[in-house]
Amino acid sequence: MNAAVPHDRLKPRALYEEVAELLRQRIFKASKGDMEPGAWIDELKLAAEYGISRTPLREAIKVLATEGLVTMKLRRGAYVTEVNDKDLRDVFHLMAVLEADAAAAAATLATEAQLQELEALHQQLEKSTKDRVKFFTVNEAFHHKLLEVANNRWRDQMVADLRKVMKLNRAQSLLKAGRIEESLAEHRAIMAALKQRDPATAQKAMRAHIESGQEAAA
Amino acid sequence: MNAAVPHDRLKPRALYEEVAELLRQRIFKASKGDMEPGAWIDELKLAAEYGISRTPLREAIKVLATEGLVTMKLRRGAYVTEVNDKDLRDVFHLMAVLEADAAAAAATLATEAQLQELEALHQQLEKSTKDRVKFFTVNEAFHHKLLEVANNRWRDQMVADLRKVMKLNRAQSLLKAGRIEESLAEHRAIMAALKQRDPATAQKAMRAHIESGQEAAA
DNA sequence: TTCCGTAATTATAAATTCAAAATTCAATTT
DNA sequence: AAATTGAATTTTGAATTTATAATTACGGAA
Repeated sequence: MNAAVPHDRLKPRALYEEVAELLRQRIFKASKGDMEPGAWIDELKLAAEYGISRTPLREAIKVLATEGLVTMKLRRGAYVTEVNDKDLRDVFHLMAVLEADAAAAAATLATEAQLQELEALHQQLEKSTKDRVKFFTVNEAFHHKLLEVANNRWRDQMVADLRKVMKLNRAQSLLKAGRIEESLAEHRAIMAALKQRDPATAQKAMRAHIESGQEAAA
Repeated sequence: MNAAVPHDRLKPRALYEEVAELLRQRIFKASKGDMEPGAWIDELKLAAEYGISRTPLREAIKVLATEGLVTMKLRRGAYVTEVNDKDLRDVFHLMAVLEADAAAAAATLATEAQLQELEALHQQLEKSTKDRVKFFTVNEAFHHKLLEVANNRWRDQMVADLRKVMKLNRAQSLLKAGRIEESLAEHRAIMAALKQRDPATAQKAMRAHIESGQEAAA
């Protein structure tokens, strides 16, 4: 196990951030007996596995803790956060509220150039109905762009954190039968409201979009 | 340098959490040249000052970083986050959105007993117009109770984080001339909507309340 | 046999030590 | 005199070591 290879020669990020990212991914696709929700996080084992000391590992764990991905018990160590159904509904709800708010903001704030960028992404989406993976990627890009246009870094941070928690539960929607067509129709409504610079409608459309995604995931 | 007083003998919380709290308070009431926005955080100096090692201090700093109170630069250390006017507006906006959403939720979710608790707090508020400090305290209790009734721990966490950032800027409203009367009137509207179990109205009223507080702070 | 207490083991939390990187200051060269 | 390079100092980041707390297991007594 020569995982003690010094990773990258040129590392722009601090080690504890790299480790935090590794742990996130590991938590997201947790397999049986390893990092599944509720599981205890073995610091020694992980440190050995990654070939690092416990210090950056613990720093990474604390970051995940404030993100809500792991829960720390005093003198008992860290555990992967368990997300029950109510939690998931709550998180989805907040996501809907925040993204809807972002849509409303974008409707008023977007420059013509930005509107065209969004339109371009939307067109890509329209052409990606055959390729689920592509659709998923472009969809993410669209939502990301919308947040960027809405221009509120604090909201961005919150949405990012919520997304991380949602990923804990692998109930990814969008990969269901008729969901892509449905999602596309909702996106059309959002895009239309944006182009008409109608904040209230954009907000409602986005809220409906997210909530409909929630149902698909359930 | 014998400020190295051993803190408390019985400490229920981890040291890094205690330190995080100390740092927060210190950041909030930063005096000239010490922990003011943009200031660099001297790990060695602080560790010596608190009589602890750098390890728990750095862990505390990382917690504050994910809360948004400090910003970390790779190999440059940590700096107290600078909150400019736009940031403050953005944070206030999110606060309004989240608390308004909580009010809407509370309007439907509140049990009769909880409504009475809220009403009791509101009555206390009505009687505290003479005492600014008391008014402030009861006001906080009311908002806290409302969030509790709205019953979404993720939203609670977000609001708490936003509050921390807002405190970075000492533009505390509520301590202005006619603001107390105004605030009280807004609270009446919120309370009325809650009692009528009218989510939409409660939401609008709360949103107006927070935004009006923002104006007072500006 | 069961319950309580103590000791041993195991794991976390903190401190200390070590290494690497960045900044600053000075010296030399153009 | 100014600019660039290099060395020294300062500070962050990581590893290792030490201490403390909690849990479990074992033994004795009721």
